[in-house]
Amino acid sequence: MTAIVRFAPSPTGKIHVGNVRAALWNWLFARKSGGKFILRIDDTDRERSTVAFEDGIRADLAWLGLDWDETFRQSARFKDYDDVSDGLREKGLLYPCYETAEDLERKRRLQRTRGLPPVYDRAALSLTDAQKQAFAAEGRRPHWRFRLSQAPVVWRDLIRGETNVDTASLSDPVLIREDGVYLYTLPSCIDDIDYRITHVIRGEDHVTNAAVQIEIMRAVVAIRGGGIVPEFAHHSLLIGADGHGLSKRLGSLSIEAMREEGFEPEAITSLLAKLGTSEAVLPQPDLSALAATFDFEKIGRAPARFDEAELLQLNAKILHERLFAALAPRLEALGVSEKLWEAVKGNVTRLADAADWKAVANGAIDPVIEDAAFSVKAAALVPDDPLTEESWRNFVDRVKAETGAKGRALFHPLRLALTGREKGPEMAALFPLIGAARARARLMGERA
RNA sequence: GGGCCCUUCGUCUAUCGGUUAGGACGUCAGGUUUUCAACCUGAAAAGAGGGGUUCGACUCCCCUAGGGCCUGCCA
Repeated sequence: MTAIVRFAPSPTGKIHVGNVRAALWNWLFARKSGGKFILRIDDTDRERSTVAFEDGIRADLAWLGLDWDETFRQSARFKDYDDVSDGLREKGLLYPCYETAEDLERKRRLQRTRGLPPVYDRAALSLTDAQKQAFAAEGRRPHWRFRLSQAPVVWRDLIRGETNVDTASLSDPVLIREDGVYLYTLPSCIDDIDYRITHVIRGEDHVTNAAVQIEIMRAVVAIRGGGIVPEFAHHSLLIGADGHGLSKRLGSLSIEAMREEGFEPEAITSLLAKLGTSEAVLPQPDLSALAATFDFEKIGRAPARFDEAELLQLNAKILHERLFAALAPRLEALGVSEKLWEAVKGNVTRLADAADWKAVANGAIDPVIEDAAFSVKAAALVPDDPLTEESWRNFVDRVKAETGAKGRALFHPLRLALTGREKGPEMAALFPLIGAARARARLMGERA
């Protein structure tokens, strides 16, 4: 079975970790089955959609390594949507409504205060032709609703198992706005049928939508004279480390922001691919290998916590094992040499941290002197350039002999004076990079 | 207000009526590094609460509590 899946962002904002988890799972499933991953841009709302957001989404996906086999914009398919809409009208499944947004809002409030579900009463269904003509004569334009079956829709969800949604408890969905703009529902259904989508993998915020869409898709299949209603897999949503929904702080969780903060794409994909599954989260540079392990059976049904601290730890672990060659362009941009990277990589959590160590190696830093007398003695014992790892051992032995300090009392003050920091990479590797002159100056308490 | 889903170590989860409740990440300890980090080894750590059903419940049922989502002329 080769799957055809799609990721369908709306270019009205940036994509964030939640979106990416869905995108990633679609991609992994497609790759595992040898199928197709389609990037569809849901831009039927020309007012809110921008090319800048669209470009950003493409850039984010590419950065993460999620390549698409095919891509298109819904704005290029209005003719198809019009055709299907006509078919729906002919079947009596799409009907015009003339209530204003305020009318509907008032009705809903009333129903709610009466303890009734705020479901559309289908008043427009009993409008006579004369009444419709009268509205039209007034210059009022209708919005269009799809007529639901009012029967239960049942499907076997690949994650949730048998799922049942009674459309009798749902409002007939508005498919076309008063201004003629298509809401995402109908175009999405038409595209899924026309592009032969086999599986729709998305968040559980869409489960009631799925029932509506299944009914619309059945109608689309009839109008198009062919096609299949895809299978559905609705996963639970991510929640924050605080146990609450992520929706409030989506801005800071945009992929763009994370890239700017220095997260590795591998950290994001490795975490999101396995978070909320029964498998261990491990660094996995190879997305194809990740795809091979994708399995709906391993996905849990409870909301999973996304914790940036966990992501940062994974990011650090990934960097600790990275060879210079794999990061050369980025490290060179930071002015970090291979020798320096190999010396400090075990101590970075973000790539940019390497630039801080570069300053320690050959920039100017303020030394921290705990015991001036000790430091002065040590300064006099710094060997001449060129320094090697052996130089550090010899130096330490001489300081030890001269001052009588040993263990932590010996190393801690030397590290503080030479690097200005409590902790850091192996001094033997750092010492030669700092150099004799700078080492002596720092031990004398001078900024160097 | 109504509907749907969820609740096992700090976190993600395994268990599909009988287990010393397992693993991973994190945490802590020890080792190593004549220091810290990194690294290696080990340890601690869990069935939301209350009722049932059953010889026996983490597992099945009900209630309570907590959480997520939906209930738009948003997606």
